[in-house]
Amino acid sequence: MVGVRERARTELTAHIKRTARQHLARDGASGLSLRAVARDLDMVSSAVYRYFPSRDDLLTALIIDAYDAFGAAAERAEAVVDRHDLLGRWRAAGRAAYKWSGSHSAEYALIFGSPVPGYQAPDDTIGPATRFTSVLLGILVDAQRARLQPATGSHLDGAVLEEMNGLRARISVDIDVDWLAAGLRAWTSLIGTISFIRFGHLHNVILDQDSYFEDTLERLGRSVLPVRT
Amino acid sequence: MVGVRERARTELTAHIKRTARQHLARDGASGLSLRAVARDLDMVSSAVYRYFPSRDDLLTALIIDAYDAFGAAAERAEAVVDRHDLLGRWRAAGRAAYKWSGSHSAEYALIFGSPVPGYQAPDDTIGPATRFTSVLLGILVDAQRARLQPATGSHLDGAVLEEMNGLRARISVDIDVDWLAAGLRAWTSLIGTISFIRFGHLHNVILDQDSYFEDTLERLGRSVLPVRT
DNA sequence: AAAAAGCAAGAGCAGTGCTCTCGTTATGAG
DNA sequence: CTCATAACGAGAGCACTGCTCTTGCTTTTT
Repeated sequence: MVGVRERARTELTAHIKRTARQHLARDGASGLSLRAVARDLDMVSSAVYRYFPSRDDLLTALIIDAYDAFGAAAERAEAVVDRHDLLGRWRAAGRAAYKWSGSHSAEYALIFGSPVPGYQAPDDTIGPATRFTSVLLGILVDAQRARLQPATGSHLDGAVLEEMNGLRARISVDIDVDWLAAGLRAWTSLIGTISFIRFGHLHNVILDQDSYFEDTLERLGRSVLPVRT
Repeated sequence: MVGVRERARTELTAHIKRTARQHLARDGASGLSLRAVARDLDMVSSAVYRYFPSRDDLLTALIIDAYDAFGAAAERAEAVVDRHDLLGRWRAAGRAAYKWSGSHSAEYALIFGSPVPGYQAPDDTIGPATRFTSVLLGILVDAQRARLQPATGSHLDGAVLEEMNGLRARISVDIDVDWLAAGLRAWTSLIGTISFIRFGHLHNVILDQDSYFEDTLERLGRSVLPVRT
């Protein structure tokens, strides 16, 4: 039997996070006030501390949720594309990431913006954090299964080759290091482009930013996934 | 004649900024306290307000200085390379950016991290902000003057082509749109890679991050600047 | 020499994160 | 069913923050 107290606890925890997300969207991470959240909920601030031991813990919970939602959005978009259309799957995942970063800009900044100094990401975050990259990894694995060759540039040399071998062993996925390196570069460029746009670094540089992203996404995809011959 | 008061003002302003930079490095942007800075300077907090009308104005001054120092570091490194060694100039600028981001991580996060919501970058920032990109632009212009062809991928299509034409007109630099687009992509990927490393997104992914950056820098350079034949 | 402007200092206000104590209420063992 | 335990909400309080205002003093300007 589920106690009435336990039930209330999970509901209130979710309620607090929901309200905190609204405050986050309006005031940003630095402006997130536990007291203000408590006021919105008609609670006293000390009561919130029963659910989150500190403001940073509340933020951590929001970060985890953000990673999760970000990855889930990409998963949903990528899942409906024909499995053999690798470039289409890349497009879908990239577009989902871009769209999500626009509709959840504060949460995007939370996970891809500047880290808070002195703040050590707890282990709970690494699970949800890999959700998006797993989608990309899936595309690469399928590309390799289709016996394609990665459209990467020159081959890997000593230090980076070792690095990629180590990474492959760590994630224990059966993928060629060339694919892995190409995917890593594409992932970095993808998030880099999205961040540049969302953080305003292309303000007054690129006017139609949606089109620019679409073009970049297409180029990145083609630079990794070879066109079927 | 320069008044004793005016002189004291510029000196104290610099002193405040210097102290604030130390606090920034230790506590980050959100932890930068005007009162704490004042305490370090044996001043009372209200006295600091004579020099910076608000905490955000202090931060803005630090942002401008950071942009300036970041660009200056790249300028210095790039200036000593043989003008005809285009790839070497790209390497020098990129390495300087990477090194600076490591030795001034808090300031790097200030300019390339998440923007503060509700904070509008004043016009004073756009001057120093273009200092780094001007270095890259100089390399591209020289590459074009040497009658090289950009090692870009497919040609630009409608929307992005227009965008690049507009951008070229806005910065009023005589450069081909193909070079411009290739440079923009390289710039985005460069900063994206540095941010990924410095913000910890490659933690447990890439162990020898210096080598990884060096490899990425080389690949980016070769993807833009054609090897001399 | 007098008026104006710049300056440091202090008090004060509203807000913050966080801790502690105090009654109250649900939970679970005997 | 009883009762100790643990979780809970409320409130007071501490040290801190950004920022404003007033008060004397000093430099600059008229």
